[in-house]
Amino acid sequence: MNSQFKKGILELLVLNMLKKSDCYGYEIVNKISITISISEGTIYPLLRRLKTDGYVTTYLSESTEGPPRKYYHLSDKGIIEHDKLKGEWDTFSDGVNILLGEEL
Amino acid sequence: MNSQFKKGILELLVLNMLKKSDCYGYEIVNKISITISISEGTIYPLLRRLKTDGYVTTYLSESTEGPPRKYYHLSDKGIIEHDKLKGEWDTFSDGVNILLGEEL
DNA sequence: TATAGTACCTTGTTAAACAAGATACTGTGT
DNA sequence: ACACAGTATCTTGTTTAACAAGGTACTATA
Repeated sequence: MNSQFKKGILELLVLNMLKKSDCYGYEIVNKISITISISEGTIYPLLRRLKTDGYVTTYLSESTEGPPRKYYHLSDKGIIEHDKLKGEWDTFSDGVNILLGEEL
Repeated sequence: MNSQFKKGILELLVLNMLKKSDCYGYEIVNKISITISISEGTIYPLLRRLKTDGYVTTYLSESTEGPPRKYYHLSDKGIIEHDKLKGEWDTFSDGVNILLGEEL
C-alpha cells in the first residue's frame, strides 16, 4: 500500500467513522485496516491531533476484554471539518480521474 | 487545495502525461494546474526523482518562445511504474469511497 | 530599459505515515 | 503459578513529498 496516498485522507476516514458513532482507537485501526492498511503508530497520533484541534472530545470507558477504552466523540467543529474535507476529497479525486482519463 | 492529498498522486499524474507524449516541465505544471493546483517547486524536484529512479530520460530542445526546454520521455521502467501506481490509485480510491459510503 | 511571459532550478520548512518499540489489562492453557 | 495471545493505550525517530520563496536567464513587446 502506497503510504503517500494516505496523507490527509486518513483524517477524513476517521472523522467519517466518528460521525456515525463514537469509537475507540483500537476499533478505528481495525475497522479501517480491513480496507486500507494502517498501523497504530499512525492512528494514535492522528487522534491526538484531532483532539488538540478541537475536532473531537474523549472519555474513558471500562472494558471486560482488556484495559479501558478511550472513546472519541465528534464535536460540532469536527462535523464542519469532516464536511469540508469530504468536499475537498471529492473535488480532488474527481480532478485526478479527469486527468488520468484525458485522451491523447 | 489540500496539499496532503497530493502526496504520491502527482507522480502518477506526471507519468500519465508522459505516457501520452514527451513533455517539458513548465508544460506539465501548466497542464496539471488547470485541474489541480501545483507549483513549480513541486514538479521540478519530482521530475529529478523520476530521472534518478530511471523512469524517464531527458533531452533539450530549442524554443523560439524562451529558453531551451527540457523534455522528459517515459522509459520502459517508467511505463511499468505508471501501471503499478495506476493500479494502486484505483485500489486506494475505491477503498476510500467504500469506507466513506458505508452506512451506519 | 523595463516589464511580462517563458523556462529552468534550489533551499529550507512542514506535515503525516510508519516502524519499532514500551506499557498494562484480561483470559486461556499448562 | 506461569506463559502466551488478544486487547488497548502510547511514544520516538525516520522518511517522504509538497510547498513557499527565492534565484537565473532567454524572448518579445512597450
